[in-house]
Amino acid sequence: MIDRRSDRAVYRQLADILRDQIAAGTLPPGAGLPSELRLSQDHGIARSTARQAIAVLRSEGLVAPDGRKGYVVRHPESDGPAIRLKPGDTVTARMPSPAEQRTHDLDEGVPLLLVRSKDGTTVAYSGDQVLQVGQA
Amino acid sequence: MIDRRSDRAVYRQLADILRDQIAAGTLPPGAGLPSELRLSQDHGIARSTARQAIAVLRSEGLVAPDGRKGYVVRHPESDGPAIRLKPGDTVTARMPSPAEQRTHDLDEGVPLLLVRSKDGTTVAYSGDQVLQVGQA
DNA sequence: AGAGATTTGTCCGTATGTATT
DNA sequence: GAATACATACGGACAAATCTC
Repeated sequence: MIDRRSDRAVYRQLADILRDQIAAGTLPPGAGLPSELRLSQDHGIARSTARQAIAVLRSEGLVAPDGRKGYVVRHPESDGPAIRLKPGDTVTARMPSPAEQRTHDLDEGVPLLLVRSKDGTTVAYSGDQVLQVGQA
Repeated sequence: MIDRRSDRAVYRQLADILRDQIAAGTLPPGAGLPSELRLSQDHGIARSTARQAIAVLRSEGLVAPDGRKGYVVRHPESDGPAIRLKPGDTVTARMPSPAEQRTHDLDEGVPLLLVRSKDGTTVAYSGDQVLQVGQA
């Protein structure tokens, strides 16, 4: 329930509620979120506030627009086969620029994995990818 | 300049402008951003729209609240010494939950690097950390 | 100490556009 | 056409923290 007297912002409280439902499996991957209007009515808040809550979950990579209508819970699945890392490779992560988001076809809230080889070249992968250190 | 007739949303246009200034060094790391009010006046837009633009840059990890007042351009520096990866380790990245954000003391827009060892244990690092595959 | 200005954080209501159903 | 749903933009309002004088 939303507590108006709480110190925690209303939109954060709603984000917490939905995040918990996703973690608990009440909202499993692929499931649709209630619409912004529905959420605002159910919780007695403004639609713009419900929207703020969804924005939080989007930035966390937990939900994504359905393309057709509404939002769906993202699959945390790893993407495709593992990428092999070579000795001396270094790995970091950061959020993509809009251009990188396009070229790598990333959902919002999905970071970029940057692999730099010994020769100085850097290759970027979706954060959903799995990088694996070559078995000894 | 903001182009009202453009297809690109106004807040995205402003985010583009600021992002370019950061990339060009006009807004170097550590520099303060103009206030929301200032941005809204300078570009003839609502404060809430200017705020949306800043939210974009925050989610990209380019700027962070100053703690005191206003926003500053983040230092893209890598954090501390490199972490060694062992053979068989796998690496993925995702955005942290609010709890993880707290425990790892992450700025907004900074992803989490997840390293899973062969024995199944997973350790999380800031996306600013550098992971390195042990030299052969 | 105190007053005032600045700045961000939050919330609301409204309106319009576009796409889908 | 109508209803639904998200995307964008504006405006106003108040609180809380901080800075300045």
